Amino acid sequence: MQAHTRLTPELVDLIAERFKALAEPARLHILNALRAGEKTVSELMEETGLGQANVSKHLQLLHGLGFTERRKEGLYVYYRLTDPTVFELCDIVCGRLDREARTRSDLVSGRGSS
Amino acid sequence: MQAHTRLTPELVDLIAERFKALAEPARLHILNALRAGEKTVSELMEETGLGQANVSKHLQLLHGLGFTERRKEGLYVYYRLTDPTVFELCDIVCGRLDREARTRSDLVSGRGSS
DNA sequence: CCACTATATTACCATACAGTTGACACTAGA
DNA sequence: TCTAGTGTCAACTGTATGGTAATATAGTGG
Repeated sequence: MQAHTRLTPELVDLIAERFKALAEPARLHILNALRAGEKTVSELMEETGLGQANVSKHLQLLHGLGFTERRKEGLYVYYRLTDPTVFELCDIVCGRLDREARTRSDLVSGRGSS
Repeated sequence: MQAHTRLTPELVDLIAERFKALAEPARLHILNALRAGEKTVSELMEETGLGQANVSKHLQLLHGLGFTERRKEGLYVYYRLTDPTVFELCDIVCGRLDREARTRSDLVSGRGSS
């Protein structure tokens, strides 16, 4: 049995902090881009269409929370994911969204309870 | 293989919306309180220490996203969870936090707890 | 040294939102 | 009816933060 059944206020704050980092489309795009492997800031700018300062700021936040690691090589800074469990979270949410969509289309097509 | 490997901008927005709902300690407290079973707004106020209008507002948001269902009985409104997958998300985050904490204490002490 | 590039940081603005207050709706009972 | 209890809604306030522009920092080559 897990030890986190007891949710202390401090733990709740930590969890919320993590979720908040993922609650931003721009950061999800960045993380998703990093899924393929390490990338430079410039590459992330191009893939996400975000401004340079913006990407850098999001990366600082993600890095501060331990989502990424850094490697500097010449002028470039390569970011990579430290923990791909992020996508497990997305998978669960996607599964839920998918189920909701099915339920809704069932309602539309008459298969749901009125 | 899942179909969500392709993350469209719309899907990213939906995911972010879900995460944002969970990115608030007050809402996590409410959800955690509902884990034990359906509760009235008053009970949730007492368990969380939040004001009435505040609890109500959070419940509207959670309900709007499909996290809860409602049942009215006399003066009281009972809320209950529709989908406990929420806690799978928390579990994953907690696991990560736990691993990070271990790593950090390892760094401090050289290996185990000092 | 200077010029150029890649990234980080700072300052600022606009928006979003958590929390509160007060008003209102609804229900149960006297 | 009136009164008390419960929940929702609307408006307001303070704070947090995403985006951007300007500037700073670091590396590279001339």
